[in-house]
Order: sequence, then C-alpha cells, then structure tokens
Amino acid sequence: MAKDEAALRSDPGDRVAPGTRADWVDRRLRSAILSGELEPGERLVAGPLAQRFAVSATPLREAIQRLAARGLVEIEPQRGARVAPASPRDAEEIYELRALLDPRALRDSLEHSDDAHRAAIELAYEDMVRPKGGADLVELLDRHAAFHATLLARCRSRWLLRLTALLADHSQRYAMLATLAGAQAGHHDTVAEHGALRDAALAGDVARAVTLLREHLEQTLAGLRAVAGREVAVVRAAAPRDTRRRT
Amino acid sequence: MAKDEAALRSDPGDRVAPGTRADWVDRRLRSAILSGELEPGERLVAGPLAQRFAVSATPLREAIQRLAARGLVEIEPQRGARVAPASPRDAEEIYELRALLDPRALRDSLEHSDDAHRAAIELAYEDMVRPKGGADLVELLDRHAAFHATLLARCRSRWLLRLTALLADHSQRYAMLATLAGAQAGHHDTVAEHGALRDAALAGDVARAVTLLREHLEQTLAGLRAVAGREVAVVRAAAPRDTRRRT
DNA sequence: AGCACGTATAATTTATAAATTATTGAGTCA
DNA sequence: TGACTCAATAATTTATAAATTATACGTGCT
Repeated sequence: MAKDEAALRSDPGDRVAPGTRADWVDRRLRSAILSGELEPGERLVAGPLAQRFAVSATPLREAIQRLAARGLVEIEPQRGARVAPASPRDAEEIYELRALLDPRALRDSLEHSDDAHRAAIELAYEDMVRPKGGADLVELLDRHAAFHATLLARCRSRWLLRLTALLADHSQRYAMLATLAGAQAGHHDTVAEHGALRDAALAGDVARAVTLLREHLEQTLAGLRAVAGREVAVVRAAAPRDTRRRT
Repeated sequence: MAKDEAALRSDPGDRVAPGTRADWVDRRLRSAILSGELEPGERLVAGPLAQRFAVSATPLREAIQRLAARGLVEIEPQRGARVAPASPRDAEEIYELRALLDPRALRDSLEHSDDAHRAAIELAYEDMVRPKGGADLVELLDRHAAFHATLLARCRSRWLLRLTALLADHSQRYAMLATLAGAQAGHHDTVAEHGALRDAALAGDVARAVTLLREHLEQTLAGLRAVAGREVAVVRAAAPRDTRRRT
C-alpha cells in the first residue's frame, strides 16, 4: 500500500532542529537565568522583554509558562512573573536530591554502557577540562553540566533522567551564583574528582564510579554551604528590586 | 464580556478557583487527562478545545505549555500537541521513583508533624474510605491522592515535595488507566494497608510508617505489572487515533 | 497504474489590539 | 497629620486576526 510510503516520509524524529520562536525564547531565557544574567527575584516584565528579544508577547509568555513549570520562574497570577528566588535552603534540597538520584542513574547508565557511550564520556571530559574558546565561566559550567549529563545518558529510566536534568539545571544556577559570590572556598579539587570519575566510568568500575559521584556531590554541597552566608548576602542585595515599595 | 461564561465556568469542581483563565484551563485539562477523559496519545487540537472550554486560543495554549513541561502532554513543534502516551515501562519507572522518594518525604514529614497535621491526616483518611457523594471513580482516586499528599505535607524539602507531587500526578493517571483496563487484580487489600499507614502516622511510629509506605508502593507496582499486558492492549487500541488521517 | 508535483485546506504559530486588573499618586475629609 | 477615596497609569491577561507551516488531494507525466 501507499500508506507505508507516506508513513516513512512523515517519520517522526527526522526533525532534529525544533524551530519555533517560543522554543528559542525558552532556551534563551533559561540560559539567561542560569548564567545569572537575570538575577534571582528580578521581575520579568512582558513588554521590555519582548522588545529585547524582538518577539511578540505570545511566544514570550509561553516560554515563561514553561519555565515556571520547571521552577525557574515564579508566576503570581495577575501580578507578573519573576526569576525564581534563590536560597541556601533550596540549594541544599537540590543537592541532597541529586546525591540521591544521580548515583542511581549513573549505576544504571554504566551497567548499560557501550563503546559509543564511553567515547562520548571521554569527549565530554576533554571539552570540560580543556575549553577551546574563551575561558568563559558560563561556558565552563555548561561543559561541566554536559559531562555529568553524558555520564547518565545511558540510564534507561527516562523519568529518572528527567528528574536529574531538572535538578541539574537548578544546581547549575547555584553553582554560578556561588561563584559570583566569590566562592573560591569549596574548591575541593574538582578536577581530580572528575578525572577519577571519568576513569572509573571508562574502566567499567560501576561501584567505584557511583561512590565517587556521590562523594563529589556531597562535597559540592559542603562547599556550597561554606559560602552560604555570603550568598545570602548577595541574594538579599538583589532582592530589593521588589515590586511594591509598600511601607 | 459574554455573560454566559460564568455558567460555563461553573463546571463541576472549579468554583473555589481563584486565578486566571489559563490556570483554570490548566486544572481542567490536567483532570481530564488524569481521569482518562482524554486518552493517551489523543491529539489536542487548539480550535475545538478552545471552543469546548469557551476560552480563547491564548490561555489554552499557555495551559498546554505548562502541562507539557510537567510531562502530561507532548508537543511536537509545528505539528501540534497530544496527551502523553502511556506505557507499562513508564509506569514502572514512576512507581520505582515513588518507592524511593515518597518514603523519604514521609520520614521528614512525620518527624515534623503536629496536631494539626495529624488531624488533617485523619480527615483525609475518612474522606478516602467513606466518600460522601457519588462513588465516582475519579473522585475516589482524587481522595486517595489527597491522602498521600497529606501524609507528606510536613516534609520541609519543597523540592522533594515538588517531585513527589509530579510523580503522584502521573501515577494517578496510571491508576485510572489500570482500573479502566479492568484491574481487579492488584487489589492487594489496599484498605488495610492504608489503615495501617494511617495508624502508624498518627501514633508517630515513623519507621513503621515509612516501611508500610514503601511496601504499599511496591505492591501497587506489582499489581500494576499484573495487568500490564491488558493495559498495553488498551493503549494500543486507543492509539489508532493517530495524527494523520487514514489513507 | 504508479509516482511526482502543485494546489488547496487545515492547523499551528505569531502578531496586534482590546479589556481586565493592579498600582500609584493626588486630593479631600476627619 | 493621617487615612481614605478615586481617578490615572502601567502591566498582565485575553481575544482576534494575520502569517507560517504542515497535510491532504487532485492533476499530469512516465
């Protein structure tokens, strides 16, 4: 039948590059929030933002709705949207959950790894430790996130991956905020940790890799706690951009 | 504006609904999906839906975006949205994650319980075991979800609660689908399990409550596996409502 | 007939404009 | 002076209409 031919042509998945404007604004806003370009608590006013991105109100609004569902922005009905506030408490919750979920995902991923996966891990690691372009901080954190995501990529549970990706977004934001707050403390030799993690993953030593990842996350959390005080100060400083200056 | 909208909006279960139209459509669509009123894989065409809900395209679209971010609908750019497909595999993943996360949330919740919380638990339990109005299936599942949510309510980690709530939504959908598929199996004496859970929670026996919850979830998963075959059949039967019309 | 191409139709996506709601500020009365 | 009212303004929210894209169908060619 001709049905098969038609089905082949409209095969889902051949469209790799989604091109709608709402998607673009979504990604753009996400990276703006993760990079700190938009500060926590900052208001997102529809008009100026639409002009700044050269899009209409509709796709902008849709992007905001999606980000709200992901927890990156908060919407108060009838009163506008703002970048999700940041707090040390939230950061602790996020990293605790990552310490619980990421190792689990890593175990399943490594147990179903293959050559292509290991190659991808090696590549992501190289991209991370030896950034090509400018040593931009946001680029560095993007590579870091990509490395972790690659490690988990073979996990078969799409839901577990969905949750880890969600948490990874937020922890990337906190990593950036902490760095901006002057977090030189907590520099617990992350390069060595990542290297050991890479080696264990490539060697197929699942148990060791899982342990290393958990320790890595816990130490990151500890380092984040070390600058919690300063971070709070920064958040407080950014907060006064509040809506109403009611007495 | 048209005056008949008030009548249209007084559909069952929304009158205490403050907020915007998009919020309303969001809740309405969510419950439609969770109740199976909209079947997995079913297309969500903007025009008819907007007319059916008596709203414009904009708020409807925003609601769909939010539901997509929550995983209840899937959007293929330029090609429309559809209710997220259901599969036994997804159900397993969801219940496995619940078995991991819910007990953790329950532990923290019960460790910070108080009289008001215990009263809420007792109330939610009564509402569940003795439904007042019609013995509607969706109402029953809503009460069941409410009971579980109440148990976890005192958990201090807002992120953990966010994840459990997300998973609860999807597991409620699967509970409905399984029941519609004729899941009399898996009736592993849920009433007794819930009763014991309630008792342990009210008595402050945290360890026991946590164990009971984990077992409850694992048995629910087991019961769900029992009807997996039939469920697949149902999903397959519903699937042919696919995108492209028959040739 | 079978396949490709072009046109027509339908649906999504975006833009623009109207309307509802919140907030600000001045003016007024106690 | 202080609080309260009420218009003015700004922002969100919704509606409507235009444009972009995908899909279906008919037409002509090999």
